[in-house]
Amino acid sequence: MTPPPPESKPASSPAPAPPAGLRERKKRRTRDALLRAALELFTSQGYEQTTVDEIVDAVDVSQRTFFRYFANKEEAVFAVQEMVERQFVEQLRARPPHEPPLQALRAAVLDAWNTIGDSIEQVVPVELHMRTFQLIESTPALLAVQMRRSIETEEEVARIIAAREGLDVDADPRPRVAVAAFSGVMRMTGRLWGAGEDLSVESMRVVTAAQLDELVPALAGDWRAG
Amino acid sequence: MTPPPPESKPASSPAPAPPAGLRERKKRRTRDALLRAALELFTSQGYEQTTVDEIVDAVDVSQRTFFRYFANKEEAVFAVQEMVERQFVEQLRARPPHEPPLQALRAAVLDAWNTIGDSIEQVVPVELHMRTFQLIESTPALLAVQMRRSIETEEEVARIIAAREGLDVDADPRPRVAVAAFSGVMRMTGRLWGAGEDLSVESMRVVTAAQLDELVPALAGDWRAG
DNA sequence: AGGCTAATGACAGCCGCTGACAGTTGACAA
DNA sequence: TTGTCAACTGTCAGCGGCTGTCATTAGCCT
Repeated sequence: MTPPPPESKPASSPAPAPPAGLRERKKRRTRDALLRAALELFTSQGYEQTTVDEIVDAVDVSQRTFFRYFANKEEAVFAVQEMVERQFVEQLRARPPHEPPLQALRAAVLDAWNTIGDSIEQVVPVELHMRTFQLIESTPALLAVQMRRSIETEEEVARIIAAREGLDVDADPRPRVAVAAFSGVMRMTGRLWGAGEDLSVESMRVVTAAQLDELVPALAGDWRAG
Repeated sequence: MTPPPPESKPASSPAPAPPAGLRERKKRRTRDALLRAALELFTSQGYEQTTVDEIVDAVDVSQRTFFRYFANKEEAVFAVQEMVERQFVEQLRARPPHEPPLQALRAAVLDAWNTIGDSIEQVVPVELHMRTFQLIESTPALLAVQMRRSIETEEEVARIIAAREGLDVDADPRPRVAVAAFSGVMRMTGRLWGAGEDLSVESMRVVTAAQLDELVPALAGDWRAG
C-alpha cells in the first residue's frame, strides 16, 4: 500500500551494514545522534513536552536537518520499532511450511524477540528502546500511530500465511481473519507488558507466550465447560 | 484509563435529548452545523486538504469557536463514530447472560448496526456518516486515531464480558484475549468494507457476519484437514 | 430594566512542518 | 592537485493547528 521511497531506507537487512564513504558515515552519525537525543528526551520528559528545537539543539544541527532525516516527529519514535517488525516478518518467512498458521506466527514472534537485541544495540541502547516502547503505550498520539503501523503489517503477514497454505487472500477469508485475531492479541499483550513492572525482553516473551496460549481456549463456545 | 471530563459530553444516551433553553438549542445548532460542514468538506476534498478556517467560514463563526466545540480537527470526524460505539456497548450489556461470549459480541454488533440509523440521522445524514467511515479508512492519520479509540473501548468490553462470566479480568486472560481477537476481526472487517463498492449499512452487516463466522475455523490447527 | 454569566470574537503567539534559495563539503575525474 | 558536480545543510519566510487572554455579545433570572 504505502512502500517507503527506495532511497530513504536500506529496506534489506534489519541492521544496515556500515556504509563505505565518509559522507555516508557522517549521515549515519547525524541520524543516530538525532535518534538517540530524541528518544532520550521523549522518554525523560514526555513526547509532546519535547519540541523539535530541543532535539536539534542537543545535536547542534538545524531544525530543517531533523526533518530531512525524519518525515515528522513521530517517525523518530518508530525508527527502531520498524527494525523489529521487519525482523518478525523475516522470521515468519523462514518458518518451515508444514507448521499450522498460528504455530508459525507464534514461533516467529518469539524468535524475533530472541534475536533483535543485537540489531537494536547497534543503533540505540536496548534499555532505551524498551523505555520507548512504554512511552508509546502511554502516549495516545503515539499509540494511535503504532496501531496504524501494525495494521499495515497485518496485510503483508496475511499474504505470507495465505501463500504458505496455498490460498488466495481475497478468496479465502481465513488468512486475514487468523492474522487479525493474532494481531489483536499481540497489541493487547504489548499493552499489558507496558503497564507492568518488568521491562525486560524476557518478560515480554513470557507475557506474549502466555497470552497466545489462551487464544484458542478463549474462543471456545462455553468457558465454564472446560 | 482516560475518561472524558464530565461536562464535555452528555455521556448518557446515544441520541441526546433536545435541550430546553434557547441558549442550549443555539449551541446544538452551531455544533451540528460545524459537524456537518466539516464532514461535508472532509469527505469531498479530503481531511488534510481541509483547513479549519474553511469549516468556520462555511458556518460563519470564528476559528476559536470551532476549537471550543471540538478539542481538535480529528474530534469532528469521530463525533458520530462515538455514538455508534456507545450503542454497541449498550447492546452488549443488554444481551442475555447465558449466551457464550463470542455469540453475545456478535449479536451486539449486528443489533447495533440495525438500530443506529435513527440516532445518527438526528445529527447528520446517514449517507454522510458512511462516507466519513470510508474517509477514515483511507486517511492514515484518521485510521490511526480510529485504532486508538477502538482499543480504548476494548478494555471496557473485556470487563463486560468478564462480568457476564463471573470472572476477574486480571486473573483470567480469556476475556481480554477473546475481545482482542474479536476486535481485530472487527477492524479488519471495517477495512474490507471501506475498500469495497457497496457502502450501505446492510452491506456492512453482511460483511461483518461473514468474517465473524470464520473466526473459529481460522484458528483451527490445520486448515487443510477441514 | 438591569445585573450575572455563558458563549463568542479578536488578537497574539507557540509549535510542527514545508518550500525556496544559498552556502558548504565530500566524491570523482581530469 | 584542482575543478566540477552533486549531496547535505543552514537560513528564512510562511502556513496551519491549536491555546491563552481579554473584551464584547447575548441568553437568563429577578
